[in-house]
Amino acid sequence: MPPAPVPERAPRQDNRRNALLDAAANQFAERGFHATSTRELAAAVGMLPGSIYYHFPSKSDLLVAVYDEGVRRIETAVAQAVDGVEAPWARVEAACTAHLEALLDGSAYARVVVRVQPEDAGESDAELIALRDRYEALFAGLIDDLDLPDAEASRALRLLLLGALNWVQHWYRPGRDAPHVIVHRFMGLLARGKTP
Amino acid sequence: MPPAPVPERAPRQDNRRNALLDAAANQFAERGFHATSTRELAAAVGMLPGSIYYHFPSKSDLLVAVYDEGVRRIETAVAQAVDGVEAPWARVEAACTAHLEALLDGSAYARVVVRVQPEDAGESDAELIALRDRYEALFAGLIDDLDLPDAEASRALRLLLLGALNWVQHWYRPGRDAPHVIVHRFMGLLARGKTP
DNA sequence: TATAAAACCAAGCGATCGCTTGCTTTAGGA
DNA sequence: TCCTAAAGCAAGCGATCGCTTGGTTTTATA
Repeated sequence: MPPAPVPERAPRQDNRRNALLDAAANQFAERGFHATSTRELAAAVGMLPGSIYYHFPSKSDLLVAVYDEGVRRIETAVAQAVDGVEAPWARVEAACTAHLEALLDGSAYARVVVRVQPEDAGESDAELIALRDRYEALFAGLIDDLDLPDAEASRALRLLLLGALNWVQHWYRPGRDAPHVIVHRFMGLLARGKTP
Repeated sequence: MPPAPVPERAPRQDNRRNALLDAAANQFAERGFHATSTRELAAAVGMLPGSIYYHFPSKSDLLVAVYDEGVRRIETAVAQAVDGVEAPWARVEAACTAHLEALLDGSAYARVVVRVQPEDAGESDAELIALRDRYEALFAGLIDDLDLPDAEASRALRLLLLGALNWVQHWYRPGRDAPHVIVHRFMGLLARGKTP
């Protein structure tokens, strides 16, 4: 997917593509895709509605771009958090904390990945699913290193953790427990390494 | 909340309010609230768009009615599943299975409760939140009976389980594992009753 | 400084949205 | 059987939707 109208020389300094992307990430994260209009997006960056289509061919493509950046940021945050940590369970806990911080304190981009359903992108839904799968594969690698009894247990733990973490946005209140506290409580509920 | 136009005598036999409610549950569950138009809803029950407003004052009120029925069905399913089961952990597992079956195999009403965000209902969002809280209180009671070390652990387990269960709809494939298998795997990952 | 592309404006297109109004058909209680 | 209310039709309102088109301004490069 090339940057919209295939610039044949360097983009200008006053290019507001990123500002537009930021506004879209915020609106999509807070109000959802369908509830956000292109006129609202344009107004948020001080632009006329039609000007959006210089940067993106459609509203759906704008969502894909936000989604892509969101996955990229979560991946980076998790990779950084895990780097240097040795013990497998500690690595998973660090990854969970980074994942949750990206969703809650982090940018709106990450929230879009969790909130917006891929089918909202219309015919581009496969792209969003592929992006999400790519990230989950990274997460699955960390869990495989735990050496659980079998592959089914690894898969179940991945789905349990990611599900619980992604759902936090529905009940999280900023004043209360910090992400790392929440994650630590969750990890404390798990049976680590026992074969029952 | 009285049945829309306050009928002063019994409703007629050919009343299609329920058919309309069913159609709304299906569309809201599969495509989301904003992506569903009143014309589509009317077409699904062989009715003209304007006729919807004889039964419901607004599209949002239609969502509230579906949501209310959804919560009611999940509550009933969980209460039935738990009835007769004695052991606290077995009761929680039975409740989780009933919850998941209601979301996956069950009616579309239950799926709406998990999929649609309360804020989509506009000014009626508080009603949806109250309904969701009412159900979670029922679930919390089952977890309190586990006699976990402290209240924080109980709360964490409730949020962990409900989050993981509600997220299942994003990766569930009907041919694969049945709900009770998924729940059993999740429960197998937990440290039951240990104080670490 | 001339020029070509980048970036955006101005205006509006056709389609669809939730919803209203006025009228007609139908069923149930007396 | 008659009458009233329930239920729905027919038609369209104003608003908003995503998006297009043609022209204008601005910046970087040569």
